[in-house]
This record gives sequence, C-alpha cells and structure tokens, in this order.
Amino acid sequence: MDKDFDKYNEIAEILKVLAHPVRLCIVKGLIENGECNVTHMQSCLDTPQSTTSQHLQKLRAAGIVEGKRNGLEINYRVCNDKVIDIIKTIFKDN
Amino acid sequence: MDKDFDKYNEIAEILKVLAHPVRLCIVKGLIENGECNVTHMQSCLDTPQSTTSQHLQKLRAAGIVEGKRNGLEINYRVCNDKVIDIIKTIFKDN
DNA sequence: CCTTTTTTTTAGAATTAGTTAATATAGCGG
DNA sequence: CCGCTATATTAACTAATTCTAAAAAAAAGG
Repeated sequence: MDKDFDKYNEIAEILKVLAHPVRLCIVKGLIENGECNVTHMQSCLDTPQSTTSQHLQKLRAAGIVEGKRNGLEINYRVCNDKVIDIIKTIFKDN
Repeated sequence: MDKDFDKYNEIAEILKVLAHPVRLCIVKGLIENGECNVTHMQSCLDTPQSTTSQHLQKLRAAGIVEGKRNGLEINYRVCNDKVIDIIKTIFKDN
C-alpha cells in the first residue's frame, strides 16, 4: 500500500513549506495580486527583511515561486499550478 | 493587510499537521476507505505502534480525525470537511 | 571606484517536531 | 481477578525549523 511512499513525501514537502502563516500570506498575496517585489511584501508582512527573504528562499527551493530581477528589485510570482489550486481550495469560503 | 493574521495561523496549523508522509497516508486512506482501526493502519504504514498512535493524536488534536471505540478497537475517520476538500485537491491527478 | 538601494546569505540561539522504547490504560474472555 | 489484545501516554533523544543580527552580493548612478 505504500508504493506511493515517494509521492507522499513529495507532497508533504510542499505542504511543509506552505504551512507557515507568513509564507501562506506571501503565496496568497502573489496569487491574488500577481507579481510583487520583496520590499513591497515586507510592508504587508511586519517581519524583518531578512526573515522575509528566507521565507522566499524556501518557497523558491520548493518550486513554488520564482523571481525575475528588474534592476535593483526582484519580482516574485507563483509558478506552480498545483499550489495555486491548493491555495484556492484552502481559502475558498472566506 | 494582515487583519487575517489569525486566519493564516489557523490554516498553517492544519497544514503543518497534514505535512507529514505518514499522516498524509493515514488521512488519504481514511477518506478513500472510510473507517479504520489502528492495527490495520499500522499494517499499511511500517511504523511502530507508538509512532502511529502519536500521529493519530496530532490529527485528533487538530480536529482532523476522530475515533470511536468499539470493544478493544478504536475506529478512526476523517471528521473535517475542509481537510477532505484539500486532500482531494492535492491528490487530484494521480 | 564609491555609495546607495535591494536582496541574499551566514551563523548562532531558541523552539518545535519526530522517533522509539517502555510503561500505562481500557475492554474483553475466562 | 488474571491475562490478553488494542491503543495511548511518557520520557528521552535527535533532527529540523524559525528567528534575528550582521555581513555579503548585485545592480545602478554619479
């Protein structure tokens, strides 16, 4: 029954990354408002810049967001359709 | 923008509990096959009894599953519609 | 090349989560 | 009441996460 063990692991990894209030807020915000740079995110998040950046790194490493540099800024967006689907389900009736 | 801070926390708590391969397997199995007792779960899970029981306790504490005693056994089932919805979305196309 | 701005990386402390063996509890059949 | 089976709880240890401050890197402008 656990030949899907890798599958469970893979999904658990994604969920683990989503399972943090700040990262949830980042991902939900990006889905709803499109691209956003780090400085602007911070103004909504009330965490120090370094903390925000580390959350973004986790999201990047998990293949959930990606950033594109534009001059000094880096604009992030959600690049994972499954995650978009999951987040929409989670926040469906709020 | 973070007057929903409690909401993010609440959802993160649920996701944190789901974000473990063994617990994912338990929840998905319960959703697909209905009720199940602990001994039977273990036979599918390849973890010691105590480990399984502790995962179940986390799921119980989070309001995701509930158990009903039937003689010596305790039969668990998923009692959280939102979680059912999320899990179905996660495993949609597999 | 110096400075400023934006973002990332590193390092360390504090907290939280996961695993396991051992012990406890609950219900049943004699 | 005893022994048996199913499940839960505790205690101890290890591993992983989170947070923050400080330092580094990358791009732009003068």
